[in-house]
Formats: sequence, structure tokens, C-alpha cells
Amino acid sequence: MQGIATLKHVAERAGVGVATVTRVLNNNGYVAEATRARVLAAVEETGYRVNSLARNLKRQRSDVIGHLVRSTIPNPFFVKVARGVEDEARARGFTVMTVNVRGDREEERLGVETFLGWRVAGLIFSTPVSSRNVAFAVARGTPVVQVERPRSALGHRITVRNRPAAAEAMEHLLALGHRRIAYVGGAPGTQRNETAGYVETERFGAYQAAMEPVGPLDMGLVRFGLVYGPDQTTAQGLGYQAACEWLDAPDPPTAVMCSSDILAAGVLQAAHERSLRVPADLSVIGFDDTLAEYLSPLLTSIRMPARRLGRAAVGLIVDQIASGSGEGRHLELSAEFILRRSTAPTPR
Amino acid sequence: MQGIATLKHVAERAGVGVATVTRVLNNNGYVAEATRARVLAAVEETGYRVNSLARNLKRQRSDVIGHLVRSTIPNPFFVKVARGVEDEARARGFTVMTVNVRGDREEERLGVETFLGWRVAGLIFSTPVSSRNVAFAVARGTPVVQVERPRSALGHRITVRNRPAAAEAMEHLLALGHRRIAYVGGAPGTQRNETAGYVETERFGAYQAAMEPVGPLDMGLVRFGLVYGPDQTTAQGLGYQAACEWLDAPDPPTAVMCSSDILAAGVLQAAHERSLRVPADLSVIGFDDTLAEYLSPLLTSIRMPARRLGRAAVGLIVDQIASGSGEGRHLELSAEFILRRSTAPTPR
DNA sequence: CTGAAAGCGCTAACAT
DNA sequence: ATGTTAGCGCTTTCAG
Repeated sequence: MQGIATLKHVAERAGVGVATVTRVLNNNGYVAEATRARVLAAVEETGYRVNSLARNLKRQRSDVIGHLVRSTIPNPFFVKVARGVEDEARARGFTVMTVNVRGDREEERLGVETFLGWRVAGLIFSTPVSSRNVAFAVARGTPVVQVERPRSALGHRITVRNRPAAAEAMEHLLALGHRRIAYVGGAPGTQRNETAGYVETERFGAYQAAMEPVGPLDMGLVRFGLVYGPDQTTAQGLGYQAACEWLDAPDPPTAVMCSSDILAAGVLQAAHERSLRVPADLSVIGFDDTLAEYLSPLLTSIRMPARRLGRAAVGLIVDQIASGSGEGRHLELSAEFILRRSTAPTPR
Repeated sequence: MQGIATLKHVAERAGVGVATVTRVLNNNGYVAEATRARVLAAVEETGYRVNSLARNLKRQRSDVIGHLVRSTIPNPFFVKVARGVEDEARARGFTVMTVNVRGDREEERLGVETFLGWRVAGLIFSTPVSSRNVAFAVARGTPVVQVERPRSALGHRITVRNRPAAAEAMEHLLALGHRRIAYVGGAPGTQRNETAGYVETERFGAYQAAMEPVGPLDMGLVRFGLVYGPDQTTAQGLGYQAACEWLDAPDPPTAVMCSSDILAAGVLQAAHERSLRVPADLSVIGFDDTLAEYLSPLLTSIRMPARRLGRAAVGLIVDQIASGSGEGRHLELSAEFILRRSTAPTPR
């Protein structure tokens, strides 16, 4: 095979010019049937494969979409988003390059640099770490989409309407007779962080609103902490620790609302250690629906439209390329309450 | 910014030739200190970023490593491998493109084609789906590494020594007094599949060997099935179903050895449904150590060196590039028995 | 120490 | 309907 076949080799072999070969390869322009067949045969014989480097260089655009994923471990949420991104990208003829930035702004910056170097068609931040990096990419004219926890008003954004599903979960608990309902999760967004913190704000907000009629909030039953540790399982620690404290205290909650499945897994462990039965003795609800199907009992949770998030992100990138406009659109998808087996009426 | 800065722009700005600019950028060749400073300043001012397309085209090699991942959902094992690949690649100055092939040979073939088009420096199959695809890549002269379940003797391979750790797990169970130990897992390798099936062969082999002294194997206590469903949670179904049957039968096992954590999660669910306490009433051991920390109780499992697998794969790619030889080396890493809380002495 | 120029493989005018 | 050719942005001789 002496080196890899190029267009020229194919052209020589088929006895035509290189232009003709590109024409049949990209099928544009007129090519006689006979010629086309001859070219195709030559391609076959030489084992020719287009050199994407050359093609993209020439075309002045690449068919690669860069995907910056915040973290893949321990939370599989982003893995699902990545699936959606890949699905849609492939369907639209794009290739995805994924970089896991591990919640680190510096790694994220590096990732952006790399992608910009590849002259990617667009950049998806599956939850940006730093708004600066988003701004940087936007400033260089690259189509950008921020998924789930936008850090900046720049570029397109896709978020999830957490509130209704969370409210549904709370109503469910209330209808079951629970009044002492605890909450573990990330701290709701502060002023500074409004955009990125909306997820926690919405989740906790739903809890707060639902508890309103019950009486003044018992802040002893609320525990905030890190949701995405820097790739550690710290989140699990948080759920576990909170539950241990509550369960060992005099007047324990009868239900716990968690802002992630990982947190809920920790609560389940604490309960298990104390020989408490879930849901008979304690009801638990998770969020994200990532671990839910693996836990015992099957965890009632709130499903994030992870895959659709990914698909939509690619759609938005493609739209931006087509329209050429950087007009920052904002898409909103819905979460879904999934009733399983981890809730039951209040033990009397 | 009127378009993206190129070398030429930088050169003009710095009042030097393009060659000088590359020299400072890649720092090879002599450049006067003063000139270097001027160039660097120009780079800064123009916001220049190298065009990787052009650079790689020219250099006739790309600094991208293609990673074909068999599946990311539901088993997070490959996600961890991917982490290792990324870590090591970055450390060595490579970029990783990842494609999730979902256990589909056709998707895998497509992935290989794409990567070949990008003239990747090497290809990592984190468990190849089809030996044909591996062979194809090797035939085209690309450095190849197969991770964990090689399908072909071509290229480099990295596998895991499952046997010792699995034997340790079995000894542990035996020492605890268990005699009726069940096994769920993938079917051990058949003649045709020897290479890829070694994992299951080793795992089951350890079980078989350990049970030898106990007496003739009760095949009622052995259940084979699909371990990696085509991205469904079928694996969980298998563990759950097997456990249900065993637990509802007259003489249930006192311990279950599972060839994956997902399978173990299913067993835990079946036990939980029947109000059986793990480990008091039933001991359970998983494999892979993926879900172990999230389950209740904390699951005793066997940890695969996932990250190291990924790192080693990149190392082997780099070696191949350096040596230019396609001599198929074979690396073997060890698994590790992790004792947690899901085993206890046989209930009398 | 630095600049000019060739050319990587491909696409897209522009000819014919 | 097909061939010729000029670059895309970069690296790398080869001169100076």
C-alpha cells in the first residue's frame, strides 16, 4: 500500500483528474456514469479515505463539535448528555470531540483552546465551569451552547425546568402524610451566581414552597453542601452524613428529599445501617434518575432529560452555523417525576 | 478581529517572516531574544492560536488519539477507562477523540473510518466489538491497542488478571463458612471466542475452582446471561431474576458471587424485596467496583484497574509510535479484592 | 539568526 | 462533463 492513498493516486488509477474524483466523492457537479463507476472502483482498489485534516483546512470549517463535559465521575448525568450529543451529531454528519474538564476552570480553558485550534464548528459546554471560558469562545466567533447550568448570558443556553417535577414530588410526599420532610442538596444560587445556581434554587424552592403551608421551616432539617465534588464521591458523603445526624436525633424526619440520586444513595445507606426500612420507616426521593434503578428499593426520582439536552445542544449549534447569528437563544426542557418504590405513607 | 489570526498576520505584526514565528512557537531553531519577544507580543496582540488542521496536515501526523469505547451506559467501567486515557494523553501532549460505539460493530466500523480520516496517531479499542475492525485499523498501519477484552491477536493488548482477586473473594466466602454459593455472570468464553471471553472464563473459573473441594457443582446455583446488554439495563434484570429464583426456591444459597456490580445490585434488590438482610441473611460480592460505594450495604467487590488500563493504553500507543514497530505486546494488570460490608458468616 | 518558497491533501473556482 | 490551478495555514528545507 506504500503510504496512504490520496486523491491523486485515485485519480491516476481511474485515469481522471483530481477534481473529478472530489466530484464523485462529494457528489456535486456533473460526472458521467461511466466515469463515476471507474472512480468508485479506484477508490475501492486503493482503499482511499478522505483526509479530514486537508478537507477541513480547505473548507475553512471543521465538522467537529467540541463537547466540554464538566465531569463524568461520579455523576453519570453528563455521560447521558454526551450520548445525546453524539447521537444527534452523528445524525447530522458531525463528529464529536469530548473533553472531560473535571470541574476545573484551567482544564476547561485548555479544552477550549484545543477545540479552537481544531477550528471546531461549535462548542458545547455541558455545564461550564467558568464564564470566562464561555466568553472567550463566544468572542472568537464560535457557536456556543451552554447546557443545564449556564454561567453566562452569552451564546445559546438550554436549561431544565426543575420546579414543576420537584413540586410534584413534594406533593406526593405531603399526600402520603409526611410533614417532617428533610432536604439535602446544593446551596441555592446566590446573587452572584444566579444563572448557574438556578438548578439548586428551583429544587430547594419547590421544597420550600411545598412546606410553606405546613408551618415555619425547620432549618435543622435542611442541609446544604457540595453536590459535584471535584470528582470525589463527596456528594455521597453529604447525603450519608446528613441522614446519620437526622436519624440519630430525637425527632427524625419521616421523609428525605435529595437533590441528587447520589445523595439519596447515601441516605439509603444511613437508613440501612440503622436497620430502618425504606420506605416503611423512611421515604426517600432522589433527583437526576441516574442511580435510581440500581438502588434498593428502586428509588423514586426526578428524571432529567439528559439525552434530549444533548440532542438539543447539537441542534442549536447547527442552527447557529446555519443562521450565522450569535443571537443567544434560551431553550427550556422539562424534568419528569418518576414514581418507584422508595416512598410510602408516614409511619404512625 | 476580522477573521482569525494566522501565522502571516502575526509575522506581519512582528515584522518578521512566518518561519521565524513558527520557530518561536515550536521553539526549535535559533531565534534572537529580541525577535522572540516581539513575536510573542504579536501573538498576544492578535490572539493567535495555531490551526491544528494545518499543522497536522503539514506534519503528516496528528496528535489525536482515537478512543473507541464499547459503551458508557449502564456500566461506568469504560467511563473510568476513558478518564485514564484522557489523563495520560494530556500528559503526553495528545488530544483524545472519543466515540461511543454502543456495542455495535457497524458503529465501531464507522468510528474507525472517521478516526482514520483524521489520521489519528493511534487507536484504542476499549473492548473491541469486532475483530474485523481491529484488523482493518492494523492493516492500515495505525498503532492499535485493545483494552480488556481483545478480539484479535493483532496490535497491542492489555488485559486484567481477574483470577487471583476472584479466588480471594471466594476464599473469603468459604472462610466465612459459606458452602451454598451461587454465581451469576456472563457465559465463560467458548472456543470461538477465547480472547474476548477470558474475563468471564477467569471469573467463573475462580468460582469453579474454589467450589471444587466443596463437592460437585450445583448447576442450579449457576446462572449465565448477557453482561453488557446493548446499552439497556438488562444486566440488572439478570441479577435480579436469578436472585428471585434462588431466594424463592427451597434451599437458597447463603452467598452470591456476581460478575459485575450491576448484577450484584439486582441481587440486593431481590433480597430487599424479600426483607432479607444483607449480609446477615445473604452475602453478596460484586465485580468491577463501579456501583459498590453507592449500594446498601457497601458492596464488597473486585476493583478493576480501569484508570490504569486507560493510561497504559496510551503508553502503548506512544511506544508504538516511537518504535515504529507493530509488534503486538501484551500487558497484564491486576484486579484487587475490596472488602466492604456485604459479606458475613453463614447464617446458621 | 532569518526569510523565501515548496508542498501536505483537498476543494472550488475557472477553463475548456 | 472534465481538467487545471490556486490556495487553506502551517512546517521545513534551503539560501542567505
